[in-house]
Amino acid sequence: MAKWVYIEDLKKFIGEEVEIRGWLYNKRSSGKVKFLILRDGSGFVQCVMVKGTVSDELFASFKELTLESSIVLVGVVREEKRAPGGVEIDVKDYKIIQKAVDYPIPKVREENIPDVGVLLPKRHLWLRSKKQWALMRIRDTIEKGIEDFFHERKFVRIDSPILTPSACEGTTTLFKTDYFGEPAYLSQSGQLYVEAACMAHGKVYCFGPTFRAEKSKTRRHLMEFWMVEPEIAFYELDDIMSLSEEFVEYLVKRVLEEREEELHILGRDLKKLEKIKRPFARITYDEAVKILKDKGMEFEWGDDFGGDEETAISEAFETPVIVHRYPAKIKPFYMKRDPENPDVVLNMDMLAPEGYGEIIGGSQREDDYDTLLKRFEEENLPIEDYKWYLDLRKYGSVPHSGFGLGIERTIVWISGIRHVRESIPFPRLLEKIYP
RNA sequence: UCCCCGGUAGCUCAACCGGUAGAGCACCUGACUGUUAAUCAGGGGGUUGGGGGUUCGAAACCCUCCCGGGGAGCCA
Repeated sequence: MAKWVYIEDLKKFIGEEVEIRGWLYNKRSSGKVKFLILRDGSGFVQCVMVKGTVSDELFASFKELTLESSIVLVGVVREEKRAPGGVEIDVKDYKIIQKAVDYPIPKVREENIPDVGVLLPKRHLWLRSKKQWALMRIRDTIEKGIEDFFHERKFVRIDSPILTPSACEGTTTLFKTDYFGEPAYLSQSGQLYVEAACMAHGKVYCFGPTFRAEKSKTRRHLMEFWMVEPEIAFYELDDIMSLSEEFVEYLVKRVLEEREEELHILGRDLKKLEKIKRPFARITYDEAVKILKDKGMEFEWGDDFGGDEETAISEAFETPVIVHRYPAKIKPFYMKRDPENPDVVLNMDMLAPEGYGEIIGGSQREDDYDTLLKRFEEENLPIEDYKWYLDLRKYGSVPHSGFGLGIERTIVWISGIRHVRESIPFPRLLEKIYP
């Protein structure tokens, strides 16, 4: 009985007979030599079958093999310099578990991969293709990297609720549900809850899905996306700017270390990622506006940056760039005003290089009860809903700060892909929830 | 909510001024003892998104509806 092994471990079994359990990814033939490319989830391997080395019956059955049929194959592992993974398998025998007929995503060349309108409804099958396989593994590494980064620094993970009684950001983009006759909303951010938790644990973070019913149909938007939000008591703006730099540098390094093959499959320029080292560029909003004006772009102080502006700013740097101290008018109520200039707040956005746009938004929070109450009144927010949040400023309030990193946009940037919908297993897009 | 682009073979796209539908890939058949997006030869495959209109003649022009994509606003 041959031992069942995974393709990623084949190098340890050179010269041995092994069993591979997987699917037929591709096949090629050259007369008396047949090639089967198998995938088993852990990788891809080419299996070779030469006429005369297997039974004529098995050799002839090659032409019956269809793409994505499930298969159990037995063969001998051989070192092969010509093979991408360094090993090949000489086929002894194989058995079809289930024959796939007319697999809906055809084997295609680069220049005519189907349109997303064709691929998205087949997302459950599209996940099997090489690039999507690579992307999900990069996502996995980033998610593990997030957990490791914070736990290595003694943070406590606090899971924020998904069903919430009120909005954190604007109210136009909430998914409304019925909660025993009362309205409840799917969470847009765990921030308010981690603010409470950091007063209990000091250093905390939450990591989970967030939901925004924005009518946005662009390659940067998902209705459901994952966000990691650290929040730290006694941290001020400079402290979270430093933490965010350390964090992003760490995630890029992890992906470079653990997913080089996957980045290669995606055709990512590794040199660009290797430049992601601290210190990152740090500029004020004022300085960012100057960059735009120097480039001849029309921009009014007080406006928020759009996609074009973000791209123009990030193009000026090879590392990510932090822009801090935005006009208070365009930022939410919980951000603390800069004591040295009340027109701006102590916030920070991090823009990824190469025009990939904003990946982090964070701030020092308003920690003074009276000031925060005044802000609630100015914004016409329902104080009843936020009584608990105001309590945090009544019972041992301290300076505290945090930020949120959207992991899909981070994956898009690190992987060098174009669209967020490929960065999540089953994307929820505007008016699209299948499969 | 608004703006722009598109819909032709299973997929990606052609089709000149409006003249009667074509290629690559996929698929099927055959050839090939080292292919890496294999290659070579042959074959099948179309109510040109729906409806209406203009015209001797519409994939093309006009109206309308449907579907898809991108972007603005908003944001991660």
